[in-house]
Amino acid sequence: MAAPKLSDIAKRVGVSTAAVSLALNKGETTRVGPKKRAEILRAAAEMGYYPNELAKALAERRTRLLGLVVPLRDPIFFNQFIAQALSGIQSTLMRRGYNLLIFSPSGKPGRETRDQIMESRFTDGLILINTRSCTSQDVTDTINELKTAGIRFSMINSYYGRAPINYVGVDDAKLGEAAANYLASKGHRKIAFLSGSATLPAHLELTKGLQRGLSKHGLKLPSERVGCTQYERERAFTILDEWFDNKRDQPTAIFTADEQLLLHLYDYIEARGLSVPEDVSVLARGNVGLGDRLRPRPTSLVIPTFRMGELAAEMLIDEIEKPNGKSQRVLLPFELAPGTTA
Amino acid sequence: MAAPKLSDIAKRVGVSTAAVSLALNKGETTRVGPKKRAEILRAAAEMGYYPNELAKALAERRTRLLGLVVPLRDPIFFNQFIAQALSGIQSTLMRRGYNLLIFSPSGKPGRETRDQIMESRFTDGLILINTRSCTSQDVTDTINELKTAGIRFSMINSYYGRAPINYVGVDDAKLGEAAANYLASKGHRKIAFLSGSATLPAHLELTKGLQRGLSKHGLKLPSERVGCTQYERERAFTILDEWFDNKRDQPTAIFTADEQLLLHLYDYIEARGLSVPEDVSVLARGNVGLGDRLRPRPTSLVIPTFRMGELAAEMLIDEIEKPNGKSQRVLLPFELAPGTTA
DNA sequence: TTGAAAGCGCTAACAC
DNA sequence: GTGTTAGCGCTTTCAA
Repeated sequence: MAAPKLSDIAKRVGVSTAAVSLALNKGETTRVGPKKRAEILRAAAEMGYYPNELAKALAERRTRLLGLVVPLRDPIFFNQFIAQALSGIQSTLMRRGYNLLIFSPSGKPGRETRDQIMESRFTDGLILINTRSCTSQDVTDTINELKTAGIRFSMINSYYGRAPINYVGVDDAKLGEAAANYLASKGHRKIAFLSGSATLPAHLELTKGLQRGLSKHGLKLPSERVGCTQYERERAFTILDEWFDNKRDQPTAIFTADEQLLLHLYDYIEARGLSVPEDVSVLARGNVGLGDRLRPRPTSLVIPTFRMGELAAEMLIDEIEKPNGKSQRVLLPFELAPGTTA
Repeated sequence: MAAPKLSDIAKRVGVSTAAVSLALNKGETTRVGPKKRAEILRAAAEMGYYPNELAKALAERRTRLLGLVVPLRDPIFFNQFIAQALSGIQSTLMRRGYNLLIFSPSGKPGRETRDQIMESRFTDGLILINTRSCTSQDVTDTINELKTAGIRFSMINSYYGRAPINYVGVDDAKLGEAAANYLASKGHRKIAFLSGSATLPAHLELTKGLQRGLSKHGLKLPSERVGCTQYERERAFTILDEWFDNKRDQPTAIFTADEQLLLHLYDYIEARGLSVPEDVSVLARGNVGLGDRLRPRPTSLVIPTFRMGELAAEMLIDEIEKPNGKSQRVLLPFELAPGTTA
């Protein structure tokens, strides 16, 4: 018994498929007489009719599906940042009646975004979350590709350019400055910056901000005190060893650029038996959901990741539903979350 | 400039749409002559042609989309168990060329599954992950609904019935027995069980197993030593207070039924200033990715959640692609992961 | 080898 | 008001 379709109902009741479609979908329209409608509804229920969303979507030229693009090799679901953003996205999608399509990475390195663009004929638009593996070049390339393909999208994080796109992020230069300010006002003179990679957009912004902030306190950020771990634990340990073996120039405070780096730092602190903040102060960027479970509780400049997802989805759906609107670039405020480490 | 379609290419090259479809999709078939094919391919590339997956899907009656159903009110992306399973699912989907559709919860309580079944006309099949909020009744109801709707699916976790469905889980009775065995052999006589809710399928299985295991050591699991927190922190604290205020009958070991309960227990232990395992031993079920970040590191009976997701997806896709196959019920082995708490 | 044509199941424009 | 019809963009027989 194949699934009943619109025309089956039509045949049974003795009306046109159009009438059935109308009766079923356009609630209180006048297009169908009340008793004909009742008959149709009853038949549909009896036959256990469910619409074929696919056919519907093809005819309406819209799927109410948004695609998620995460240019990242790692499994995306373990990343707290992404988890937060996804929750925010979901909250909007739920409210507006959309669903989320998660593309499986193609496996062919570099081609992911392109492939996902192709698949996107299945979706009404794309949400892009930039992660620590996106260079500034990657990001602008992607933007161009999407623009020329005429695909609607909305981007989260790590784009500091000026192209007119839907974007939600934070002002990382400002965040860096705030970090410098905070630590310097606490009396720290030797402040180190633990980062991922010097080529990351966020790294550049944060560094800029740190320098600006420090210079207001008559301080500097010498390159020996900027450590790029490439997100490798080993490398992080090497860098930290260098900092802490050098008794004379040992930093008294460390600012970490993201969650992963903070975890490595915690591991190091535990391994070396340091006390925080006695031996060294720690200030972290990000790490939203993590703060609760870490001991000691990190002092952080928290990024509103959930809200970012929520907003990005909102902006995208707005653009889809009323194509006249302008694209927006939104920078959300960050917040100091007190912990015991700085 | 609307997106070019098959017929645009056909018109331009001067062939039928069928020829274009063949040339583009059926690689080395003999249906199209080599130079005609070359021409078609070139034209397609020049015009920047991407197929409309929607139309394709409608014609082929398959989307290569799998839907995810999580009957849970909470944001699903924060649940480590689900995150693990999702990663496993993704790994299979990637290998087999499918994508994942995440339904947004409808908001109407109780209707979620039904709604998602309707939406499922968009997908080739459904993956269901049962969580701690699923009663045994919920699960069987869902199974029946899906069966009568003729929807293919594959279920993860918490179904201990015998219906012939694709299912991946662990033998929780056996796990409970193993827990009892482990703790009893370490000399514990007063073993308590911290669980979520007495109505959960897993609770029943675990209890059964614990009792079986304990009785082999001449021990019992009195009802005072089974605590159901309803996953509320307050309630957990009340129960634990009762256990620890009663000096005479204080448990020397606690077995926790899942990750969330373990976290509450850790909070309690910290708040009350207990030492583990000196004051009390802790053995946890599950908590795969969490173990690394918790201090002290929990001793756990680890469930292969990633593998569960991987397998569930595999089984579902197999059934979709060769409908003759039988459905399978797979119970995966759990493993003792040593920590410092028991 | 190739082209024409009939769907896939639904919506929406257009007659009646 | 109600029914008819022409698509949506692609795949796949079936003739030629």
